[in-house]
Amino acid sequence: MNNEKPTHFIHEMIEADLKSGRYQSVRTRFPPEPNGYLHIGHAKSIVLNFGTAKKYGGQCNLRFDDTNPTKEEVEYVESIQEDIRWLGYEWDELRFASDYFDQLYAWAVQLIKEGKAYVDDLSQEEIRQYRGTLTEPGRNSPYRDRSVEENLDLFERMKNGEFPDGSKVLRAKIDMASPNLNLRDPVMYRILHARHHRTGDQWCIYPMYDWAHGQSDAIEGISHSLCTLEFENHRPLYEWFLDNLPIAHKPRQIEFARLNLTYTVLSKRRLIRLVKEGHVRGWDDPRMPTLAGLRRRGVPPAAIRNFCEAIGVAKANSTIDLALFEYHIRQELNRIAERRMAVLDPVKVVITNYPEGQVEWLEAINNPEDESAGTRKIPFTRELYIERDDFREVRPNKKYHRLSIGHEVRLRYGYFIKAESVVKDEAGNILEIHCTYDPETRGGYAPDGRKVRGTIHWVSAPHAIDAEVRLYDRLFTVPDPRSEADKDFTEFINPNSLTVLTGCKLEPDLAAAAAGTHYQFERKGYFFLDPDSQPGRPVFNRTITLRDTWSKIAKSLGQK
RNA sequence: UGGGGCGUGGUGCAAUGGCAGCACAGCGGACUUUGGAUCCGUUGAUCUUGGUUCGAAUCCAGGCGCCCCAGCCA
Repeated sequence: MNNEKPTHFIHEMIEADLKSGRYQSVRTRFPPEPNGYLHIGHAKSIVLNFGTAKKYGGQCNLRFDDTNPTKEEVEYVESIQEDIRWLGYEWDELRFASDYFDQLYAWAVQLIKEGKAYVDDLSQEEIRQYRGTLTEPGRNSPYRDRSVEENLDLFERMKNGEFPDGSKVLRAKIDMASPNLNLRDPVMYRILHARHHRTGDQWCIYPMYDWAHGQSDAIEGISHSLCTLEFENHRPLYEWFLDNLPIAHKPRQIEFARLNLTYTVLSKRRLIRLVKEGHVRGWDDPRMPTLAGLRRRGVPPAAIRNFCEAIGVAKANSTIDLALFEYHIRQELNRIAERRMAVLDPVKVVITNYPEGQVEWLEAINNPEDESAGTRKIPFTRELYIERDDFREVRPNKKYHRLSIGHEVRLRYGYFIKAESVVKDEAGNILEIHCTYDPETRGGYAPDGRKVRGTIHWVSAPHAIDAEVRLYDRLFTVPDPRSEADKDFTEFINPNSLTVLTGCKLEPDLAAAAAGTHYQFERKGYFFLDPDSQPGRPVFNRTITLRDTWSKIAKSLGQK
């Protein structure tokens, strides 16, 4: 069970409820509406709900809040399940609010019989006018005092499909003067002649969120119904329904602040626009904060879980620095990623004193953080590729430790080489760098103990595999794309959020790169095979760069 | 101008009347066959005014600021 002390106010409340006997056990639920893909913000709720159940030895259900057939689709109920499992959680029971439509209807009839609900013929516009404003009380609908018999008859005929959409609603009879607008006779049912993805054409009236959620919680025996802050105003209504129904079990709703992330948008409305307007390639575009996007990008689920645990749970609205998420991604990837060498922007190196046609297979470590990952052999030959950026004809400053003419550098797991000359085309572009190597330094060790500060990666030219590599940067150029009221958030989309590199050179071992395996291309970052890959034509997504302290040093030096 | 909620370093979270702490970010250093990882050090905060108290981030009163609510969305 649980020995650690509570980490936040929700767990404190749960422990108090357990101690007082209000509840004997903990049961939570994750209640998505199947009208979009899950994103990192949902992950916070998933980790909270499933994590809380686990911590207290309880259960957690997955319940789809499918009360609005005009917006919901099976595509989403499937993707949501896939994403939750990928994140690392399994629900105790799979439920749907639509499972409870019969019970909800019966309870509504009961409220009508008790004079606590009525059928209203007011139009949507009239209902709004009658509701009053934030500072003025509302007025009773002229239909508020219909007889029980008439209400029963009308409600049944609503159910039977005798009335068109929008012509009538069932409302709870509470208090049109309440300072809490949710209590001003909230709508319980609306008429919607729409086909539901589960119940088909069985219903043409559908329950509203407020009427469905609390009762669904009660039916499932949920002890703690955790939701976001905007539902705090709904809690009195949540409790009113429970108190006015013959329900023994009363769940407790607790609200917490939703996740916000810098340089990211997380509202469904905005996410759907990014997809529908073609700013990204789909819900699983690696730049999207959706779980599907993060998965495709190569973010490990453990990184997301750790991040969600690290940010805490509180009631203050807050925006987490993207850097914290990136920290957890790197921390997990550093632990699990297989190291390989890949040259993204290749330039050829010819080692003039290395025998033509010779191939040496040198040993390289797969993961210095995990000895069990073992080693592999990589081929070394006379012609190699290195990063164009790892060479300067003239050493720019004394902190520059990479290759330059007259200076020595270590080829990772290879030899020390020294640049002697360059071959250029007429435009002055470097075609080849001619180097000499020291045969005594095989494996990268200097028997004479001389120091070489720089170590660069490389691949053997005749063995290299060509690949496409996609580099991603943050999708937005400003920390809060919603911040300026007169500008649409799409105006802040980073035009350089995607860079496609072709002709990248990979070490031959990567021919067998497996989908789902996380790689670190040494010195370049973490990479993950994209499903766009073709046999012999791999496509890699850069999940994230390595931490780059050099760029800071270079910046302070005023160099590129 | 009604009701509900929230204000602690740059960011996020702790401290539950008793030395304001942790993480990320920043800065400095050590080490390094990844300018990675690791290790060490360091800058920096209680919205405000008053009150209670030996003692207040915490309790009380007022003020200020921010968020949510007027869907037949969730």
